[in-house]
Amino acid sequence: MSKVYNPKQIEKKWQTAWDKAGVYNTKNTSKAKTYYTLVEFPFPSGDGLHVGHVRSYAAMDIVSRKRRMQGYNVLFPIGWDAFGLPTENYAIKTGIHPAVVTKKNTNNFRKQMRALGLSFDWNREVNTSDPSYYKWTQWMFLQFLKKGLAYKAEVPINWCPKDKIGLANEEVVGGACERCGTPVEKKIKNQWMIRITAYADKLLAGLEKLDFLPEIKKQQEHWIGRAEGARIQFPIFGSQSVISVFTTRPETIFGATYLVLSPEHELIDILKPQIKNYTVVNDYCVTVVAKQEEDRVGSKEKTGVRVEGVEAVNPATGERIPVYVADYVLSGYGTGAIMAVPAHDQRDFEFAQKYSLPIKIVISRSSVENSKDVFEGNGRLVNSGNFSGRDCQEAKSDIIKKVGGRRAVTYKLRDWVFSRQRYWGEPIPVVICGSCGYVPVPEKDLPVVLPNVKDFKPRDDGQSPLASVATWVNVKCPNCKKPAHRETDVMPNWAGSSWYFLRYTDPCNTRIFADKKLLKKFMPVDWYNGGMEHVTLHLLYSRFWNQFLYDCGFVLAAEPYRKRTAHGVILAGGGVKMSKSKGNVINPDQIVASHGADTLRLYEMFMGPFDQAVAWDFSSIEGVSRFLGKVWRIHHEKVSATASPNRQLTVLLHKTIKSVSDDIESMRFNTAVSACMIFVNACFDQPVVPVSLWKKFLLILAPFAPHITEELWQSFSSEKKFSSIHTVAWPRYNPQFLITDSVTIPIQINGKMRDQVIVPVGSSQDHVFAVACEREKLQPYLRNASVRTVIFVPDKIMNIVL
RNA sequence: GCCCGGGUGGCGAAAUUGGUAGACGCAAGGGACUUAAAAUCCCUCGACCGUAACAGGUCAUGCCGGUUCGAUUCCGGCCCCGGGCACCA
Repeated sequence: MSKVYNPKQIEKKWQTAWDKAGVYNTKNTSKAKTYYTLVEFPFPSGDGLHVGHVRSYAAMDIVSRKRRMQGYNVLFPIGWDAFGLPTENYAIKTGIHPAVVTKKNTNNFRKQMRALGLSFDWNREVNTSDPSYYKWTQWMFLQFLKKGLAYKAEVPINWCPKDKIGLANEEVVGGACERCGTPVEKKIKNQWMIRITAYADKLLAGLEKLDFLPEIKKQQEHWIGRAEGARIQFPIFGSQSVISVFTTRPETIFGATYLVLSPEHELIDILKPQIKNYTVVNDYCVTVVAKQEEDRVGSKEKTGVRVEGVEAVNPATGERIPVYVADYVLSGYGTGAIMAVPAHDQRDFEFAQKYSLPIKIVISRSSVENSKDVFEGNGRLVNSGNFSGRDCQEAKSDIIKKVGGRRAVTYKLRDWVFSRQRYWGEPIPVVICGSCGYVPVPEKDLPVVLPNVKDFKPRDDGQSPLASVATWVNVKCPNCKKPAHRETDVMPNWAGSSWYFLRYTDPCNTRIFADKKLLKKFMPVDWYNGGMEHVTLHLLYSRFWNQFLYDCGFVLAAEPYRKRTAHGVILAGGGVKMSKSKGNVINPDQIVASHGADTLRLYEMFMGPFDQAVAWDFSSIEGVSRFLGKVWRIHHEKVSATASPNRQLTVLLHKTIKSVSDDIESMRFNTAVSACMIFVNACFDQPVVPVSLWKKFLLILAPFAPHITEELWQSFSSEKKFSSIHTVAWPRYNPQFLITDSVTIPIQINGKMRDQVIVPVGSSQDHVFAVACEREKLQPYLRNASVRTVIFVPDKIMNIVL
């Protein structure tokens, strides 16, 4: 055995040995308690694995390894979120088929992950672009269709003119395409939609019981955006039509001095004959609607025009009030129309000032504030007819009743645009028939396999390249057998990732997406870690998808994830984002080659708090590398079977076992590593280290540094049959060793630490005080002074107040 | 603008229900070993005052104030950085 730690000589060897022995394989039939640890499966990009992946994967690998050692039957799977635009764009550029690129990239990712010693069960690998997988994604789409949750609608979509693709709201960042940065345009398209809004309440309510980080819950709540208020109808004077508004402040209706319609509002066309300045209004609407998304966000100055010839009646006051169209009212939220209460809403106030509209105060301020501010708070009603004098919150219900409104709830969450006019995705399994309309592909005919094409470029008419594959497109209607054609839209890449955690439980099943027995055994996921960037999209979609399958009776748990945590991003040196264009991306392969996988893993755990952003620092890697070198040396130079037990070291070991055990559970990996370092430093100072202590230490280090600990562990074994350290029981600490018989108590004088005394554990205040009074160091303070009080916390601290 | 995080030595950071601020690691400086270097080992390492050297003292956890015997920790107000949402009625 080498005297010097050389990871290259050991890491490959043990990776192969673990594989051969199936150390990390999950057992479907085991009677042991199960534990399901999940990491977000990667999109297999050509760039390979990123050090950011390693942070999350290594952390959950540590948790998984600890659970295995604790006796659990652990499911820790991995796969590939393989559909998606980057691969398709690469295909367009190079002409290489996305499936070929995907194959190459997944091979690379797999190799990289194995080199890191991640304990995935490779028998359960899934790939969303594999027909045997997406068969079930398509099947689930048909279930949505069956339940009326998938539907087709003419919707204004966010259109990226460069990628020639419709984007979901979630894929638009600051008015630009999330992928290429091109400003998006609005385009009306016939799209498949999924009615996620039907689950808004369930998604919100379900959060309560889940062990998600508070900030994750907050973000989801915010995204769902539930708002309680009322719908109130304002009759149009001299017309049958009404304008329905949604408001969260119905109690301010006496102050509603005008109404505003969004530029897309349907009433503008309906009321056309009545509108005196229709051309002006219409022109305004057309310009605003055509304007790009980016112009509609931000605190831009509000614009609008009055709809002349149309007046609404305020149902509370009976007064006639003007109607405007304005760009500050959104068509997609509430009813697309508002009652404007300029005295008590900042936006309405700004608009009213600009267009000289009346501002009527209906809530009196409780305190004297700057009168220039719009008062958006609560208080006593004024100028509100019979309601004047009452508390606005208390009167709310009565006011809604009086004006004939009804309580209503509105969400910010929108339905999910599920169509993509692209190639590299799951074909939507629908046939369009001239006589039968949209006909689902019969389940027995699934999967609808993505045909092989040569030209991946989206067509200029905005259709998917699939539309050009005549032999694939033209089919008989499954219903009436007349000539028909296939839907050529494909699904967004959020589809396959919305249920992958279910497939892992039973990845090879051809009868159903997963057997119920296995779902029952493994689901829900016990601990899911991933990036904060997926908290509103993937995490919400997959919760919805699972809840839907639950309502259909296909899965047994409504919520897919019991616990969700998130890791901080890894930045390049200097705290800037890693990006290819800046050339500051760190490839894990290079660290594995120079320092070994164990060092890389340990470094990423040690570099800072797990949930916070941290900057890469090459020189700090040396620290953990040296630490492992010390472990190696102690093992070979100091560990001895004949060394007598050392009380001090034993106590420290048990302390270390406790802190490492606890720290893993709360993801304080950085302090776990530092606890290991403290123990190793202590061993290093000893002439000999008893083997019994050392073995226990190797066990707690094993999840962090699986290769070196395996190598050292095997040196104790004389058996021929390989028995991995990673299958040995997790050591327990003995609380007896954590109790010491004496304790150091800091003595403070007036709150400042002046001295320390060593006393037996449990010493009384009197005893500690007596000892303190003897101390020479304290004499200058205690002499010529009278003690006012003594604060004493047993075994902790004494503060003498003079 | 709103909602989350965060701000501690030269740097990454510890401090688990208010109780010794800076564990652990990096960098730096000094020394040992070496023909030399690397590697390794030992020592020093918040700032300032002080001392021949010890000792000792003062100030320090973004800023201002409060509660407390005692505050990095709790409360109020502000500044800065990161993330999310953004005219959501």
